[in-house]
Amino acid sequence: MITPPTRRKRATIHDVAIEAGVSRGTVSRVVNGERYVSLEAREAIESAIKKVGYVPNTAARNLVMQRTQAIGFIVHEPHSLFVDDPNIGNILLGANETLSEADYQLVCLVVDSERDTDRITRYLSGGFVDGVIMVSARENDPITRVIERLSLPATFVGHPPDLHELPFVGIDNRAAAAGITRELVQAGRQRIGMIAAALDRDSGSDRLAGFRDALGERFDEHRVVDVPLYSFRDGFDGMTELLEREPLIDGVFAASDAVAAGALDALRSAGRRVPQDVSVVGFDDSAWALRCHPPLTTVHQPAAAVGRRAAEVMLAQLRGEAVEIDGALVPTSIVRRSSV
Amino acid sequence: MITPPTRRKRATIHDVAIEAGVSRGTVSRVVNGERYVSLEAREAIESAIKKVGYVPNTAARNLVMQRTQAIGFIVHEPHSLFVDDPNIGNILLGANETLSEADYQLVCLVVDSERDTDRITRYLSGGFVDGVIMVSARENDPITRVIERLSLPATFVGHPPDLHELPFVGIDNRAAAAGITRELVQAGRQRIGMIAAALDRDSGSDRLAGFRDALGERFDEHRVVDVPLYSFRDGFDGMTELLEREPLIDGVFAASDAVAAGALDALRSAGRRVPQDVSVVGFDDSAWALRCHPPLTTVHQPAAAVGRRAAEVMLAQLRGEAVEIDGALVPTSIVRRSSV
DNA sequence: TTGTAAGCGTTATCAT
DNA sequence: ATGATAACGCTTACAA
Repeated sequence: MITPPTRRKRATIHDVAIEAGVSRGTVSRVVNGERYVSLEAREAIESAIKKVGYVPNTAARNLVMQRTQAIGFIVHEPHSLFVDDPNIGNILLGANETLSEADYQLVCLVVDSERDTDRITRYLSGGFVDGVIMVSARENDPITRVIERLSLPATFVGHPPDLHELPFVGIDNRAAAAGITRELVQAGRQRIGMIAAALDRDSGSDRLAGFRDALGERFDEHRVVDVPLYSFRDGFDGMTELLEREPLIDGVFAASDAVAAGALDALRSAGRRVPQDVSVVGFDDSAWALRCHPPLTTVHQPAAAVGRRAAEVMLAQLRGEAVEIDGALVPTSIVRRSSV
Repeated sequence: MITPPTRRKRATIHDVAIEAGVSRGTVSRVVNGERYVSLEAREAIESAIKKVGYVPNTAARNLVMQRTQAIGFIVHEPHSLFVDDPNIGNILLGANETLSEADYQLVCLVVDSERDTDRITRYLSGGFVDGVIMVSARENDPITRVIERLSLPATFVGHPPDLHELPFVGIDNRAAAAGITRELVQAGRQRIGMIAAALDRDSGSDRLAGFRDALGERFDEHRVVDVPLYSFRDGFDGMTELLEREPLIDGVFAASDAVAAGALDALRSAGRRVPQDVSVVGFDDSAWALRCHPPLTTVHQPAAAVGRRAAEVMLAQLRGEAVEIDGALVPTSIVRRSSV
């Protein structure tokens, strides 16, 4: 049992000034490392600071400076995805890296309920952050509206369709999907299907579009099943359905590695061998890809690089530079393993 | 290309007051929903607020109120773990849920480099948050010191050895480890080993202690290998070494599911069958557990509940209530699947 | 019920 | 080089 934390009153610049026998202005100058302070004063102040245990109050500083040196990183995802999707973590880490170098604090805000939306709105309005990086906004997202209303500097990862004038970064899902689909074609597969997922977001619909692009004439709507989430479970279910619709299927593009992993399980249950009977490819090159049997041929998505890029675009805006709305598509690559 | 975001000057209470023809005090009362405002004034103010697009400036409010309604959630982990470990995400979600109900904003801060440590220190000192929930502090963690120095209300998840008077929540790793080890014993395994991980943190060393407890006389130091991280890779390597040391091993307790998954792979490579030749158990009941072949018998760790509990302890402190230092061990359970 | 005014802890512009 | 002093936008006694 511990007693309620005694929150000792914090020392202010005023206290330091008195202790050191100078004015508050001089203390402020020392604290902010400005020139034009006598060695004498500086030393007196520094020891005073130590003595009274002074730490600057950022709320006050923010108030007068009108900035916070903090950037919000908003994750608007259903539970399962935040936990499952390694990309988000890597984007976060990448963004943090770049922001950190520029001496900005990244604060990650997760939106998980109706309540959260309201609170985040207040948080953003309240001037806690100088800008936001928004991951996986949905179409018609209330938070997007707030950002617009506040004209808060923002960078989106991915581009929901109703993102009019706001800059975004991301990968070219469509081209990458076409590329990975061609792996199936080049392997000589004849009846190629797709487990499409998350069609309500750009990444999902773009991947489907890319699949279609690659197949051209040979595209067959009957061979694509769509599932709500990029999840293992949905992959399993999707594959099961695909198998029902087209038992002779011999190639499948799963919209993500997690989906592919589920598909692999379903295929195994149905007695199909991979890659002998059917080839499967994924998307993301996440931890799933290596863990599967056989390991997946997939699209490598440089999540950390995307995060860094998002941070750079953010910083550019903060510096008042003009930025390309979509000048930041990060290139992907294909990694070939044994599932084709 | 978009032009630099024109940050239009934000309306203040003052503007609203003028627009509505009342004093700032009255506006403030309306904004904070206090009583004793005439209907007339209230209506005038509300429409004025709408008209000028007023949103309160939280920095100013914080300054005068000396609180922020925000709680920091500090993740101090090496890269790989943050991305790999589903527990952290679930703890975060659980904490957010409880905090959200109490109208607190959870802000997640990731510490990933030396620089970050300094910046977080400033951030915490700066009064951006009213308290912190600290996940996976290390022994002798500089951030722990800062928290102590500021006497900032805090709750730790897990308890690094040098956490003297600060409250923590968590699971009873030692008892749980003993329990899961007994599954191996009860299955009649004779040569039981352990892949211990992360011995520099309490969870790691407690799990080892529990293993030892369960085995008693039969504990054999030779059969435990220790690896640095709770990772798939380390699990693979650890199992490989264990096999070298003790080829006839027939039961292994892996310190986490990720480690167990790696171990399973190594076992497969070595031509051992699970569970016929060797039983393996994990810890966490994470997504790994189900994904393994065979699925893992493991300790179910209620991560979201831990997060909620941490948040409750935090809120209690904020209310000035006395809290038990370790009054919050969340119970675990064993989930039996087919790896034993 | 409403207005007035004194802070909250900084930074920044002046003189000096 | 340093000290006053005026903001910054808000809450909150206290008066009216």
